[in-house]
Amino acid sequence: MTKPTAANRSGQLLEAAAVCFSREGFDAASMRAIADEAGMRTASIYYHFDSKDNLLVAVHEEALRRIGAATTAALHDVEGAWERLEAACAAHLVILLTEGTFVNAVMRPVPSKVEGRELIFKLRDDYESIFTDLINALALPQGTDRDTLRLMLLGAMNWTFTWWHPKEGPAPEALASIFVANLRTGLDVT
Amino acid sequence: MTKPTAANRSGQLLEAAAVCFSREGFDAASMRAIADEAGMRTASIYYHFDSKDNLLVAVHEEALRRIGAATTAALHDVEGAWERLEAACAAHLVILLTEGTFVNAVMRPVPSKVEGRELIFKLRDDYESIFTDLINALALPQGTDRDTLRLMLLGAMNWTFTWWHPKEGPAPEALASIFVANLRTGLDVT
DNA sequence: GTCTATATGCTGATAGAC
DNA sequence: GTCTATCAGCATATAGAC
Repeated sequence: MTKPTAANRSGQLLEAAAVCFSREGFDAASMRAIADEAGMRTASIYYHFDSKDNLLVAVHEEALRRIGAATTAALHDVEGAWERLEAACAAHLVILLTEGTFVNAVMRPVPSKVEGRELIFKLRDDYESIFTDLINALALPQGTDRDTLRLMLLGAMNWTFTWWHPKEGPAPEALASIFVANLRTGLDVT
Repeated sequence: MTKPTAANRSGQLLEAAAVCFSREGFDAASMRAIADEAGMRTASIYYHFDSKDNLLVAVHEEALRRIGAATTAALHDVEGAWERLEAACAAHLVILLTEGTFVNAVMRPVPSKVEGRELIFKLRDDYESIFTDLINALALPQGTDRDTLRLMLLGAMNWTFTWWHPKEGPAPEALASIFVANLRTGLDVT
């Protein structure tokens, strides 16, 4: 028997916020809708979180903690610099596309007026440093712009949620494989 | 002397809406703010457009018309399938990143509740068919997934507005060159 | 075509009982 | 910790004068 605790309910609330943010976007998601989703009243939210902006920051913290842990775990025991990059991409896409709501709420433009924007960007940068390291480990042609390569790959991945559907096209792992293979091997046959 | 006409003012209004949508996002941009930006009163907007949703659709129509024209024009006289792809990418990124407001307002997740979502997606698809054609013209290794390639490249490009800054990193044209070269040549030197 | 004035409803947030 | 009740403000949109 798990008795409901304050931490418990905060977690449920966070989950509810993630659902609403990912479904409607931050601005369109109302505190009422979040409260409904969590099965409580609007006012009760403010016992757990100071403001809506605060809630968005908390969702980012949790989402980036989760995806960071998943991506790091996926690297365990994988050898070869390109294979490790692919494994990280697969983990990133799996969690973004199929364990949807949480990470999904976060991989989109940050509303321009929220308090805590800076912190949100810092959290993202910290997560993305995993990819910086993986790309630094690659042997690349002299003069390759590794920063642009990272941003290109992350961009391709983060945009997938606008077009990917579970029923058609490649699964997340296959997508990662294709993205990395395209970059690794090159496509010009002329 | 150009006398203000209805069409004139509708255009100004559209421009104002694009500015506000790209600055704050659709949901956070108020009709008041748009009216301010256009130098008129809120109620006057409704003479030109039926609703806020309608205004978003109109902004998409104009933005995709512009970027479609720019990208097509950029292909004039360019030869070589890869060179043509790069030229289109350069045009796409130039207009997205430096002629900002209009296209910028459009290259982001579509709010889930707007009337006219279907039309917006159709407008996007029509524009992206330029890239479908360019990629179909490439000689690629057998078995290459051309759809995923297109979506990968467009994703990498469309995500740039979240990180690109005019003062640091590659210019839009250089970015296009790097993106396409990475895919064309491949990066594995082992 | 643009204005003033206003309708109606929803927003994030607070006060205070339990 | 969660509730009921409520605030003040802003949202989109409309009516009708000019």
